Amino acid sequence: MTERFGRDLIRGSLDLMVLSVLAGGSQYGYSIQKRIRAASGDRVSLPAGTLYPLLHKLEEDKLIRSRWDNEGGRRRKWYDLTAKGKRKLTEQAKEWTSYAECLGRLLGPVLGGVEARG
Amino acid sequence: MTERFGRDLIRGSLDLMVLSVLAGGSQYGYSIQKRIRAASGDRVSLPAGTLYPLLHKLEEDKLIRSRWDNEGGRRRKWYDLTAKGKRKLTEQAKEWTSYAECLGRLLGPVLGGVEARG
DNA sequence: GCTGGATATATAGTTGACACATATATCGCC
DNA sequence: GGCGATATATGTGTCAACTATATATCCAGC
Repeated sequence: MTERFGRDLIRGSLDLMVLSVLAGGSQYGYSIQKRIRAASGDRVSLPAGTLYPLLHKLEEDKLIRSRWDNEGGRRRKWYDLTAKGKRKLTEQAKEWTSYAECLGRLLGPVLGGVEARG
Repeated sequence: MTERFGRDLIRGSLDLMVLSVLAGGSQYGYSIQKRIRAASGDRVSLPAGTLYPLLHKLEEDKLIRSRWDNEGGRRRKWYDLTAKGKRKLTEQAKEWTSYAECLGRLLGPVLGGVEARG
């Protein structure tokens, strides 16, 4: 059980995942990785080679900002949401929810009674 | 309102959408395109250059089968789910639902009270 | 009977988000 | 002082999906 989600399934919501983790407060790359992993029950595990370039892109787009800090005795790059990032997060979260509902309707008949009484 | 969903959001669920449309019975390419468009309230509109190669791939994978037919006085290529396709559809639908729940939990705090009373 | 738009299918070529492989450096443990 | 976990970085590859283009039929308007 609990296999990994397919790559293409996840694709398109990685930004959203990272931004939503940062909505809870400052995080550094490695901790974001672990949080997403934990929050998904080990089913989403984004590799470092995916995460760090993504963080760089988000920062370039001014959705997050970074600062190097030695908090905890170790040099880490801490990230925070900017105001723009918060707006983006809300927007993307709504879009995703909307898409999920949309696809859910399409799948309704397929899943049969399973979901009907949710 | 009702803008198109981002490309990357949709990515990874196109197979699923096509298969779920075919779960309702025989369809040909163009009708699948229109159905998905309608079912999504014009928010998912897959171009012909995406749909037809996708259908070829699904057929190659034995998830669907095709036959040319002149029903309605016009030559069209009709598609049907195979038994394998039905299994795949169920499996992918469950995976998608599971992923949606997973991401939903992550987004819960972000969306705040908005969804709470949905 | 011709022109244009909707219907209907097909494919070569391009794009870009994400993964893989690899590199670097620090920390704690034995 | 070596090894595994922590921590960040980047060049290259992959492949799903898009763009552009081609072909052919049907029907409405002229």
